Formats: sequence, C-alpha cells, structure tokens
Amino acid sequence: MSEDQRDLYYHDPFHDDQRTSETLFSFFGPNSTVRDDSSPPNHQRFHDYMGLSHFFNGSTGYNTSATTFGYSSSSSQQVFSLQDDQNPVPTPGNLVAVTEMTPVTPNSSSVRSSSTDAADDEHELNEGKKENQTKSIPEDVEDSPKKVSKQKKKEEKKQREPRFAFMTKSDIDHLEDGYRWRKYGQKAVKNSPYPRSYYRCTTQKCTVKKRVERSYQDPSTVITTYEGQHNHHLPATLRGNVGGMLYPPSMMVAQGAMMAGSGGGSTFPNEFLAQIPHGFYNSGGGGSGGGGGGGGGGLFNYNQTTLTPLQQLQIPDYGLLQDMVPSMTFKQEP
DNA sequence: CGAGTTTGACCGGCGC
DNA sequence: GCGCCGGTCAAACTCG
Repeated sequence: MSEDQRDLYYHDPFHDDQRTSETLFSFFGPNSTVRDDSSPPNHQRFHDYMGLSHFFNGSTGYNTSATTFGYSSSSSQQVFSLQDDQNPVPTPGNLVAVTEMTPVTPNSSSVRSSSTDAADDEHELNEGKKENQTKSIPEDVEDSPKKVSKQKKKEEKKQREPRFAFMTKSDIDHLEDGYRWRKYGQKAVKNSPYPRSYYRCTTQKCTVKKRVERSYQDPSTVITTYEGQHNHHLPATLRGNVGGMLYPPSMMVAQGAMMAGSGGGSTFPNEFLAQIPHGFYNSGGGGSGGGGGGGGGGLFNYNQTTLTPLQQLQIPDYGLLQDMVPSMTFKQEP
C-alpha cells in the first residue's frame, strides 16, 4: 500500500487523526487529495462541510468539489456538532462524526497503485493474479496477453473506485448494511492488535468491496471502508425487504439524480444510506428494538451498535427519520 | 452440498 | 535490490 493510501486509511480519519476524534466519517474518491496533519483546526474545516442533502440533490458530486460534511453521532462522548454554517456547537451526549470529501483530480499523483486499486480492474486483476499464483508462468511468455493486460492494468490503475469510510460505535465488526458480503481475506494491521477484514459483494459482477477494522485507539469503534459502486439493488430476500425499507421513494429519486449529476456517480449515498437506515430497520424489526430505552444516549441503537449520523446529515428532524423508517423509534438527545 | 470463513502464501508497490 | 506491508488468492474448513 502506498503512503498516500496509508494516509487515507490511517492518518486521516481513523488513527492519527483521532486525536481530534472529529473525523469519524471519511469519504474519498479517486485520487483524493490527502489532508495532512497541518490541516486547519476543526472549526475551520467545517467551512467545507456539507449535508447529505447535497448528495441527494445532486448538487455536489464527490468528485466535483472538495467538500466535507459532518454528522452528529451519539455516544457517551461529547464533542460538537455542526449547525448551519460552520458553527460547531457542543452537543452533549453526541459524538461528532465528520465526513471528509476530497476532490478528485484525475491527474493527481497523490493516490495511486497498490493491489487494491480500482474495483473495475478487479476481474482483470484477479485473473492475472490467479495466473501468476497458480501457474507461475515462465518469463519468456511475457510477450503474451498477460503483458498487455499488465500494461493495461497499469493505465487503469490510476482510476480507482470511489471510496468512503465511516466509523461506528459497535461491538459488532461487520455491520449489516443490506448487502451480502463474502469475506475474502483478513490481515493483521500494523500498529493495531485488531485485524482488518476484507469483504466483497457476493452479487455476481458486483465489484464492491469493503474493509472492516477496529480502531486500535478506540476499540469500540469499527471502521468500515467501502470501495466501488453496487451495480444492483439490495438483495430483497435478505432479512426482509431491506431494500424497500432502506430507500424511501424520495431518496431513491434523489439518489438517481445524484448519480446522474456526478457523471458516473458515487457509491456514497447508496452505501451510506444502506448503512444508516439499516440499523434503524434491524433495530426495530424484531420487536421492541434496542433503541427505545435510552441508556448511553444514542440517536439509535442497533443491538450494541450505535450509529449516529443524523444531525449533520441535515435531515431536518427526527420526525422525518421516523417517516423514513417507520419501523424504528428515534429519540433525540437534548 | 453450497455458501461462507479461515488462514497461509503470494504478489505488487513503495521506501530505503 | 531488499524488505516491509497492504491486498488478494485459494485450499481447507465450517456451517446451515
């Protein structure tokens, strides 16, 4: 993995930057510009925050502007939350989560290479790898299609699937998000006692991958990184009609608009929405749901999982959320 | 028996 | 060139 990637995955939102605990939510697209440690203080960075509604409206594609946004999160910690323009407001009981979006500069060299590159290279890459690993082709065959594909690979490598990551307070490593995933690897993470798991969407021809790891600084925090874009709907058969639950018609429309607007689209709203409301859904599904009782003060709880993205998403109020996910009971923290 | 997980090996990129 | 490291593969294994 390149240094840049390391920046993306470690320095930025997940590890080093946790000193500020503001980047609980991170989003990056291809060739993201990496924010370094000399980034402005938290409140300054709120200048760039945007609400998820922007995504829904398609007004800002992840790859067309350098934007960040935050969302409120709940936990026992207190940080601050975003309210209207860049006024970090303390919100007792809420833990701030911030999504950082970084501009996509096609020619940027800040992010490149590594075997995890673009998921659209995946098939080819895998095939190449398979060949390499299982057959160990002799050098003199180098002229063959393999070489060509290698070159092609290199070229394509510069384009990578959009990725976004977020952190959730959870005892569960692999959060349900409505999609079906197959684990294809696990690696020990440097400087962390917790392994990183690699998942791939099990749907045929869907190249979306995700990584799940636990923050070594805050073991209660799970870091999930999505890469790629689903080319299919949520599996309807999975734990009830998840897809239907996840996407209220309005959101589906907004999603479509966003996709069209950003030219090629981002997986962000898709995945993000999948991630968020699913917790609602599950929590409410079986019965009373875990979110009702109060306790540590989550916006909602999913078993031991606390997902907390509401306020900064600029979702107007909890009533709306209630409308979106009727099976779930929401409560707002003071 | 099929689908998913585990795990050791392998590969490629990158820094030194 | 070498070693480190992240990402992936695939055989073996587990589970329902």
